[in-house]
Amino acid sequence: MSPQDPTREKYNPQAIEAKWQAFWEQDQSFRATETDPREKYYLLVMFPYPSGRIHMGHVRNYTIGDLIARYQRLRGYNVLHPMGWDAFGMPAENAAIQKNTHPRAWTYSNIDTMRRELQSMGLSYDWQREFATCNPDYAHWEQELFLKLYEKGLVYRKLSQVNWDPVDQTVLANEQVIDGKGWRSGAAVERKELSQWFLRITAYADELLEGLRQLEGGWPETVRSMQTHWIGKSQGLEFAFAIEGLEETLPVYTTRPDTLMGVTFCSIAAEHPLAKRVAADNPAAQRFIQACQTAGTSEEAIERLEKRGFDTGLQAIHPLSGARVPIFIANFVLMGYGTGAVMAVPAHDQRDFEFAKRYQLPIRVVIQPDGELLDPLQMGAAYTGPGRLCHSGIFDGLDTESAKQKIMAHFSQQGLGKTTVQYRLRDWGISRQRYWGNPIPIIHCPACGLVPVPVDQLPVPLPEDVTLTGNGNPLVRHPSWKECLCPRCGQAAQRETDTMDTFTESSWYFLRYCCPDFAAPLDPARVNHWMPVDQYVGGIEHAVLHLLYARFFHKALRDCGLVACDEPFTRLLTQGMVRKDTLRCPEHGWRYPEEVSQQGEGLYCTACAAPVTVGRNEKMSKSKHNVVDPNDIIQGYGADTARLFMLFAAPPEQDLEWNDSGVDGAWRFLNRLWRMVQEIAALPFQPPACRMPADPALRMLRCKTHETMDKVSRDVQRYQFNTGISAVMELVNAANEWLAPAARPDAPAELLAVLRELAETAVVLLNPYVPHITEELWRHLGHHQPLCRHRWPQADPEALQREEITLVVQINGKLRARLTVAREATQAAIEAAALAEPALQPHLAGRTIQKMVWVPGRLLNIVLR
RNA sequence: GCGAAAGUGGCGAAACUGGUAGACGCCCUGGACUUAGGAUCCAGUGCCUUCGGGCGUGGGGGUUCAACUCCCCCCUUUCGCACCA
Repeated sequence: MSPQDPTREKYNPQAIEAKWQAFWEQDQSFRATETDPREKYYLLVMFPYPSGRIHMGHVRNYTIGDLIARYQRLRGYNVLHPMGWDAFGMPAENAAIQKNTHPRAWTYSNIDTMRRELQSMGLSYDWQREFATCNPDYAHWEQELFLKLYEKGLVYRKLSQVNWDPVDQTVLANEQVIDGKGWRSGAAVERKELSQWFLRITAYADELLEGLRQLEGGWPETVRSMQTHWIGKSQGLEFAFAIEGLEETLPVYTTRPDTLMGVTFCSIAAEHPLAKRVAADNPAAQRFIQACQTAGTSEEAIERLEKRGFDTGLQAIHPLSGARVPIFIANFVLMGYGTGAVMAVPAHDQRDFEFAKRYQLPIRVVIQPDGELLDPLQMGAAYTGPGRLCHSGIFDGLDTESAKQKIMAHFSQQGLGKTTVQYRLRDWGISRQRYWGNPIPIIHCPACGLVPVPVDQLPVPLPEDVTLTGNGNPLVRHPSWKECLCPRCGQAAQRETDTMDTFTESSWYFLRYCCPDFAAPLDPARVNHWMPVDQYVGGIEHAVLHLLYARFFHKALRDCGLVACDEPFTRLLTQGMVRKDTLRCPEHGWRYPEEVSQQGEGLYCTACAAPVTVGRNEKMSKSKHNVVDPNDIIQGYGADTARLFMLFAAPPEQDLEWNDSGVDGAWRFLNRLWRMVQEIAALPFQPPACRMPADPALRMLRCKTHETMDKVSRDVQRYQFNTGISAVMELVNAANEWLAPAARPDAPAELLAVLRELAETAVVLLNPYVPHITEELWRHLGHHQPLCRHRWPQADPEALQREEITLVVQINGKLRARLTVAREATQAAIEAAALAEPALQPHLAGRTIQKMVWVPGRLLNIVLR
């Protein structure tokens, strides 16, 4: 190793990073324009909520996005890579109350901080397209879009049972209730009846489902399957039971019409109109219904919940047999699905089975599986599998599938019922009773009813002078804001005080990036230039929330003529979480690493000296005391080290385990790269090799250079960023032994040429990963054009040809020897060489060769008898 | 319960179409060079071994000349949904 040259610069990430960030900004290197003749590539990352500081999850998300954006730019695409802020939401209101400020001030101040933090990462955004969703003009155009959907009949208002979050004092959509708790507050959700605004996402249920098929290959299987289940399409029969002694009938929905003759009772939901009617003059029924409604909706509550029912005394009349069966109010029937009433077949439905057992109701087997005879008295559980029908009159002997078809056909022909499709998906409730959101632009007029605000009177602005108390909606309490005149009749009227769910803003922000300055919601020409998004990168937590809403909203806007494509996001990459070890003290709970001291093997709490246990690594969170502040890493090691570690430690879709010595490893590699390129740059100048050298060892080195181009290209293409880095590390390791010979005065020109080509290759290939250090080294190598405008290298096919290959000789599938042979060696020659190989002789002695399996370029397997 | 993904050294992970299991990095061990300041460089590093070799990709079977990879059964973990008729 040559001694350190004092004139040679040390790697100083802080200086380099500031310098190149300033250059890119001044050069407008990442500006994207529609007039650029190159093919477009739209790379989108999920915009952050401006909560205050960026966290490692953001760093990972945006590093991955930036790598792909920079790679595609080097490949010659006109890349749109925008960034903005998902800026409405409740934390701003809570913070405003606590800090006695205004949500707007708090939000914009956070945005300033976070923008600086993102800029310190060297992300290649087109910052001129930046916006926050709380900007008055974004809110304005969103209100206009809302009215367009209103005109299309995709918006409606209805009285409905809502999920009420008692902590956040607002309504939540079904998607926002997790385990019976508010997705944000974690408070147990209550049921409440309120007039609410809905977007008719169910009108697109089928298309949203169909579209998932189109996304096969581009979207992760998990996300597609989660959305499929969320939409929950099922096909079945809807028909009605007559009720003895009553005019009205009892409509039910079933996916198992084949079990129709096994019905022995009916069950209805507690909220069912018929239940209410029974309860009107029956206090016992009333008590039962109340008990049902107060039961929790949490997972454990449901699991523990016994099947319970209340006999209404009413009798339903079977449409085919005419048999009388009792009608129960049952605690497990959902009003929100199907008709809120079911036909009960205890022999073939587990819930009905449990219910029948409890209330000693008859069990009637009508499906017999092959090979065994079901006995209703012996059954321990319902039989839900396929089989042949019995006790079903004219349908006896049919298999389950054809019975379904026959029975549905029979019902249709006789006018008894119809084939219907049901979805689990509900319409999207967007009303929020909060201040820091976009007002719904509707006016309530006592004479005219609901009147949309005329487009020329938009926007409905949020009042700035509000008193936030955290209780109820400040817009309701504002002295004057809601008072207005009806645009239709001119009489005194009131504004809608609900604001829109913040998922509305994130449902079209990717369209607005295409034309952020347009004086209308969307400019179809520019939107259609960039859309669809070629690659979307974000967290899996939005699999059914944002990603379903946005797909719906996009399709609705398409039907308003504002965008042409059907699906907004062609490819989706969901990055894994960033995790870290947790430390726990029995006395003080979660501990930060600096609250723990090490003595020998043991870890002890600095507060109480109790032994601290190292828990398994979990998602970084403040509550678990296992967060690492990205700013500390960027200030200590530089953004390039942080980026390299994030990309190297795991493939993007997997969870990433934060590891301090792994960060050191990334730092060490960048230093090795720095020193190597410095040394090569200091050698007498030789243009980079473009021909094969005469020296065989140098031919191998040049081959390695070109193999690395190939490998990294393939790895980036298939989003295996970690192995791409490994490949460049190998190349740098391989170059090491040549640095000393190259520093000698008699070093051959072809060595200098090969090394220069190698250094340039390593630097270009790493540019999307670590953009600052590579720009700097590129300059050191004598280039005056910035690296971000260079072209991604392509391997020279001639250089890729290895002259000698090492192949493996196996005996009965076990590795016994390696042979190094010329690339063009024939099978016969290799077989002869293998049989002569000394290492093989003990294994071959005295045994006959049954056959030899020859895999060209790889191995020879000698199979002995 | 239903659906999806995953299980490989002390650790993070590689292995692309069935063809050298453990690339690359971390940790650790030895050595070189050293006063510089988060060092650097070289070598070793799956387990066992009588040094011939044997055993190894959650477990058990199978297909194949050859299995981390394909098939069957089972176990475990993570994520999502959850009385959806």
